[in-house]
Amino acid sequence: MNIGQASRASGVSAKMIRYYEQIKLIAPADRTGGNYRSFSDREINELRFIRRARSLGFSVEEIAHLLSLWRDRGRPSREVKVIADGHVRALEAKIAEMQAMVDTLRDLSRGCAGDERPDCPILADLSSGAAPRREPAASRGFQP
Amino acid sequence: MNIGQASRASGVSAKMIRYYEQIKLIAPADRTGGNYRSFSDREINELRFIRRARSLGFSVEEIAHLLSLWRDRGRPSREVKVIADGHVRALEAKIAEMQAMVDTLRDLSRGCAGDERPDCPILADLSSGAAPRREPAASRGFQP
DNA sequence: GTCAGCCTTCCCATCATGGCAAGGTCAAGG
DNA sequence: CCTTGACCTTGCCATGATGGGAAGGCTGAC
Repeated sequence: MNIGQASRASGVSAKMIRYYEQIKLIAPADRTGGNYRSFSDREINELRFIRRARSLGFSVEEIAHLLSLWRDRGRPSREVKVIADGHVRALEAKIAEMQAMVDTLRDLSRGCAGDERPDCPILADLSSGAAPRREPAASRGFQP
Repeated sequence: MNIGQASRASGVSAKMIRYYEQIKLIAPADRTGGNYRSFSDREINELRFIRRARSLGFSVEEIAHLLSLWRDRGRPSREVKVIADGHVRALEAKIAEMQAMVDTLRDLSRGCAGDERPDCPILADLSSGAAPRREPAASRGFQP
């Protein structure tokens, strides 16, 4: 299977397959005489694993760890669970942060007439210098 | 006020102030004889506005729009509301996406003994090629 | 043999942010 | 007047995962 077929079979873009190889998340694929990458079923399965893990929000770094556990027949399931639970906590923290933004914004928007007049509690809040406190690092800025 | 004082007064790092100037989110600051940037109270207020908007998750692009509305005394509040509501919808979409991940992961983790034995529904799910369907672009991958 | 459709590598961009380095400026104190 | 330390300047690099595109090589079908 060349990279295009592997991409279709795994749902991972060819671009990302090359990237995963480059960052050593997967082993360098075999090459054909024409220098084309060649993928076995085993590698397709790894790509599918990666794809599924990415769709659950795991970082590439976490996936590297998960892959190594997956390959280790003697792994303790504890280690897998630790990674998953840690990720769940991280997700929940982000969710809470975003939910707080939503709550604030809905509040402000509720008070905004949304017509031709210029008065607007949203702009009022932004210009009020609200919450100029030193916030815990995790709540500064935003990664969409 | 030089950039350090402006940073402390606004809560925006000096680095980011320079960046915002570079990408033209704010006008180039005046310079002193020694080529130091010099900020007026008006500019400090803009920086505070930006900081607050960032803390609510608005992108720099959205903030550029919000700033222009803020400066426009004749703005229709409708335009502000459109931006805020659009952002709320985007946040809610991300939240829903992440919540789905959390739900799946909690489910899988619940079934994982988390002990020395290798059996693990989390790995089983990942290797199952679960959900290899062509998903709507928004749900592929993840931006933490 | 030709041509379309693959593949290869390499470079660039995203978005907001931090870090580091080399060098210029300024103010206080000796 | 000179030193010193704290500040400022610009510039480059890195992040994380992904897409886009260019220039050129390979393959398979006609």
